Amino acid sequence: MTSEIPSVWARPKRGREQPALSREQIVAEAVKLLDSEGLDALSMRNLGKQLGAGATSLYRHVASKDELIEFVIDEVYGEVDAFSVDAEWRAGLTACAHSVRAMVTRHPWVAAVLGQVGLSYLGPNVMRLSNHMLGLFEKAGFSLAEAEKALSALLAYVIGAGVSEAAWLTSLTRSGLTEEEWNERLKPITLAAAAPYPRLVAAFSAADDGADQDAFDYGLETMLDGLAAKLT
Amino acid sequence: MTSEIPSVWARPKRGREQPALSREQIVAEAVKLLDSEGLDALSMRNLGKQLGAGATSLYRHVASKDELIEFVIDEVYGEVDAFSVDAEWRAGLTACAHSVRAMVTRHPWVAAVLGQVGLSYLGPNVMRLSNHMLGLFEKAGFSLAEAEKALSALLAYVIGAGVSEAAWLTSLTRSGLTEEEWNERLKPITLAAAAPYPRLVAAFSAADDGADQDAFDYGLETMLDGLAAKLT
DNA sequence: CTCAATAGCGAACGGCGTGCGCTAGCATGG
DNA sequence: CCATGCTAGCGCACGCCGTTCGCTATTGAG
Repeated sequence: MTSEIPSVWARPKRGREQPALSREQIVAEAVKLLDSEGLDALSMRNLGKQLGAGATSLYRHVASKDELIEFVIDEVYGEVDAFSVDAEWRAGLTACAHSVRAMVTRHPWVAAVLGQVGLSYLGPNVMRLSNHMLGLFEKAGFSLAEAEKALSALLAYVIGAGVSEAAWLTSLTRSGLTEEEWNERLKPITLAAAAPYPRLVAAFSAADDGADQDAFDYGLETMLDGLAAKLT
Repeated sequence: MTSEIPSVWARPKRGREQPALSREQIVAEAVKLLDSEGLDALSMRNLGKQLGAGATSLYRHVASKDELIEFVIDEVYGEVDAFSVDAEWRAGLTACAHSVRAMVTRHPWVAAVLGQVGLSYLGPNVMRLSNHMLGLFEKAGFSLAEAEKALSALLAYVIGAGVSEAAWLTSLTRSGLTEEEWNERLKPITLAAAAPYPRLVAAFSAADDGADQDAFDYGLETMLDGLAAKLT
């Protein structure tokens, strides 16, 4: 017999009041942790602490950390919302690309993790997105087979751009500096590294900072131009 | 006085015969280890063992594991050789893209690591490659500023394609299965995941395996088409 | 009321990156 | 010739990590 205050509210909460821990909760908290403290901070112990639970309790809901990461990836893909129904194909795909890029910018760790996990494309949210984009390509006039290749090409560009940008963002965050300070400090290093190549020195000297959005759009439009040209 | 056999050959070899460990050696061995056993197997202890040295000895030549990885990345970029001098711009860039892709295929761990390390573009080998490609864009008629954007776009595509392909390759290797077995086993899973979307089911059913090279070239040509169109 | 099932937990294992202080051998200056 | 200082390499230890295992407490079902 427990000699405790006989109130429902004083009764120890755990047990199976309701399961107290669920996969959804764990995944959501993992995303929060990743966003606020970065990839290194995601450990089972840390995540458990954040949830007020022991580290090993998580294994009742998730087979391994790798699996957790697969869930986490699909979770953030779920944030991609570019499904306005009757957009013209090019506008629709542009919206998707922008939405994915925005997601990666919000969650820079995604880029680091995409290279580590295989088969990330099996998650339901990724499936939904693929289906939508594939439909847009078909609407444009591509055969299903070619639409697949076109989709791969477009996603490869978006992901590649995301990786580059996210690597930069992560470095910046880890340094704790402002963007200006960072650029200030990086410039001499970059120029020194580029020194043997006059063309690179010129390019880096002229670089205007913060043109990321422009650069992304430049490549995106280029890829879409190339795809549009195939429709003759 | 050491009471040992008085021969040079019996004398203990270490000390400063020659430094016995060098950054070049360490980096080269790290690449070998990564290639043969994958990213997880790269630990300082493991690498030390491979070199017949203690783990902590490596820190005389490399500041940290992160720094080692930066060196390793530049090392494999050094394998990219697509510098035939007087190629027409498009042929030259195609060669570069293929060479980078081949490198990533040889070293699939690169894709996983590119997202983790910031500023990988500062290494001398990367600089050399950037300079060469930038020159090709200028030769095509792009201004330096636009050549930079074009280069970013092209590299984003190549890297993105590399990440996707490498994630797949890594999964395959880790599973220890042959490509056929793997596809055999994956197909039902993929189809189940795609079930809600008839279009995806159709696409995955028709998928012909091993069309990776084709898919890469499709996207590459598309991007180059888009770039060529900008030259009026 | 009993009982199998299940959520959560604490301890423990083997491995990780790396800081610290030690040793052994070298080059140098007296 | 020796003394000295420098440096490459190493063993140890610390605090993490992912994960396994066996335990407890609680549950809903019969």
